[in-house]
Amino acid sequence: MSDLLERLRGRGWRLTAQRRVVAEVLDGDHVHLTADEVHARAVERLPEISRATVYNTLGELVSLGEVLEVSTDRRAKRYDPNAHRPHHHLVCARCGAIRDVRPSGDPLADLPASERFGFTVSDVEVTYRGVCPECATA
Amino acid sequence: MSDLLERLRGRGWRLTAQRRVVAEVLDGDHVHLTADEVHARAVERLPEISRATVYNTLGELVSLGEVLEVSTDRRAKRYDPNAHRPHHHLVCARCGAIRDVRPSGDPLADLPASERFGFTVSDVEVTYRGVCPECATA
DNA sequence: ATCCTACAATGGACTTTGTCTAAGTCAATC
DNA sequence: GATTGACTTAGACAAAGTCCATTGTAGGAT
Repeated sequence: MSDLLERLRGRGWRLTAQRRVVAEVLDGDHVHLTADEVHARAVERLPEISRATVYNTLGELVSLGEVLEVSTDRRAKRYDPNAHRPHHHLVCARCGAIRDVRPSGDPLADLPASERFGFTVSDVEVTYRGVCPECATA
Repeated sequence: MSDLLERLRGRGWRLTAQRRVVAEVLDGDHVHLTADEVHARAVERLPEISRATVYNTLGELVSLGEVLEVSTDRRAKRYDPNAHRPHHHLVCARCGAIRDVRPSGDPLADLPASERFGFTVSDVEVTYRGVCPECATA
């Protein structure tokens, strides 16, 4: 994760304790925390960090392309630090668990020109839904 | 749309003026209104209809499988009456316009067993993002 | 090492979206 | 046309997120 911080500093990011903590909390694979969860974990390390700062920092990380926003359900947005490896998501319809997945094939190529309505299509987001092993046995 | 009302009555739906108006407002192709927009249009025809009723009715239509919920952005959910023709969505990143699209190929088949993590995968939702012709020229 | 200042953080009010409840109303059946 | 349980209503409430005026501070300048 320190390479992330280095990269951000290179882009003129001012490195504060709050931003460092938010970046650290987001480190890892298959991590998909809500803003509130990020805040809760950040508070453990830096008790005075405010919600607004967490929202601001997450927003900046998203603008910088370092973190992805994922809205799999209609509840809170989730933040996915795995922005540099293209992937999609598999969501459990019961418990909400999320896994990163990498389908074969390119969904972008599957959208013929006749179905593009003149749009310049730049991105595609695929969400698979199902039931995870834990929820299936329970 | 009257066939929809008939179908619903067949399922024991009590047909009220409010429900009829909500169903009528949702009629059409490439229709993706938010609950508030549905309410605003319903009020034009039935001034005393309440927000709660619109939410309730939309929720019921979704449970009955007659209408789809779409959350393309992190703002309000949108309601798509085109539930009986499987399709995905193309969203303008600038103005938020939504079109229904039908890609070739089956994204479900593109998720190999090794990427399913033991999930029973039942559904897939694809959102294409880009810029619509109007926003591109503007 | 200290100072400066533009940028960042804070906390609380506010907005948006949606849910819940208690009381009143009415569609469908008899 | 009376009954009844499902439906509707208005408004309070809740969750997620934004905004803003104030206070604090990182990092360059001295």
